[in-house]
Amino acid sequence: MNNPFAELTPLQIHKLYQLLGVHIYKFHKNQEILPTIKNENIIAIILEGLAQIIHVEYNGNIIIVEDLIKNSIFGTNISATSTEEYQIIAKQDTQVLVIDYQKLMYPTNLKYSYYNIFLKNLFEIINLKFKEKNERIKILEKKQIREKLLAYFELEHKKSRLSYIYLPFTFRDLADYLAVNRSAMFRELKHLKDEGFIQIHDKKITLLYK
Amino acid sequence: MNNPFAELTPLQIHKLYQLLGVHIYKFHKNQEILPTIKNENIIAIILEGLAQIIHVEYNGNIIIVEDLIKNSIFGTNISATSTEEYQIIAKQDTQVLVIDYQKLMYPTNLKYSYYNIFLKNLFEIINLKFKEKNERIKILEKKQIREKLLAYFELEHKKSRLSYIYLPFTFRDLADYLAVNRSAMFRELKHLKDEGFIQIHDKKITLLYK
DNA sequence: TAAAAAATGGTGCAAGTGCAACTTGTATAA
DNA sequence: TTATACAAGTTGCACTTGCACCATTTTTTA
Repeated sequence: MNNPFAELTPLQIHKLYQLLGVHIYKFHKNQEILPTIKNENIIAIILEGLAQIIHVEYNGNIIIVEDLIKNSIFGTNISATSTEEYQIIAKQDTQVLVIDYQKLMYPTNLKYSYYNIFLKNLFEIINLKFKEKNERIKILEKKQIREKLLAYFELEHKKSRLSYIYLPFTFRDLADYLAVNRSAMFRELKHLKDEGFIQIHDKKITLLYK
Repeated sequence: MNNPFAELTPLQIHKLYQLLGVHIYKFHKNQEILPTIKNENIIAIILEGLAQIIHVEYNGNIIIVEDLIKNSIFGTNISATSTEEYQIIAKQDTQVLVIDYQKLMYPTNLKYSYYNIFLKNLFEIINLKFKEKNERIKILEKKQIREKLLAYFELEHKKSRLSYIYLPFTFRDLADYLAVNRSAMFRELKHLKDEGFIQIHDKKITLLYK
């Protein structure tokens, strides 16, 4: 369940668009998405294409904060993109649906069943994202790299019940996710390896203590 | 807007309770809330009283993660409380409404207007909490205490548009919020003071660069 | 296919941080 | 009121980390 339009017919979606006065914008590959309305209170949905929320650090380093695929939602509240250091870049030709948050919350909307279905869908998606944010906070709260790594392992282990983890991204991405220096993270991984806690083969990390 | 029952009559609330098959639990002061259902997927609302989500660290230190007042919502997705290290403690005699998440998401609920109103209310509250989480993540992502402090100042400044910040909690709490060691944070605050960036009088921090 | 870019793996060093320990001040409770 | 607990403020020290820089391998792009 990650489709905000689940359980809605094309006709209902059309009516929903009208009710909420949505706008659809098109962007070319590598174009910045929605730079002009950064400070407005909106919720947006990727209708077609791919995009990335990136963070440009003062030294020019670029961090990928989130990948946006079809049906991904983002916006002022949902992603901390309301500042200059964050950009959303289309990775392909991309269509974005933009909803004004005030209009979305307009009380009389409740009369329309398609609106209620839509809001329930959004609710579920946001809840899921909320859980992910909480997981990350729990990791970021740890003060040391070793603790962060172990917290990450613990989390993945709890999800999969397996004693190994296939990294769904690169080690560099992992370092960004844990918000630590990449080489320092490698050093700590090596220590964990040397101390017999883990094994590493490419992107497979085996937890020997589980 | 932080009342999940806004725009609902007592009769509608009663019907809502029946529809969702809610349970109401009562807890005494200092009693742990919901220890038995920690691993179930629920959303809960404080109907009366006060409570705190606390984090018990392995060394016995206790960190207050969140204060829960009347109408606060919490739960499996909404607060990372699904593990042993987290507890919710009643600070007064407290009544808690518990909703099974599956039941909350049951599709036929959509037939009932009071349900749709309720879900819209929840949606708004969660969105607000989401924003707060994102703000915190943005701070926790910074690698150094100085950066975290400046990010925190920046955020508060953007909210209030003032060149000073009244801490809404103790310096100890601030250190927990930034997830850094308290004395190390003090050291850094002193450096910022010595370098003329800020002034500190009790809980008032003046930003001299704004 | 060749060239460029990015990921992986590693090291030395300086700077930053956590931690323990202590003092002083200020609420809170007996 | 006194005792107790907690917050504020400080310091030395050991350990951790970020950073710059390197070599090598893998992936992507032209």
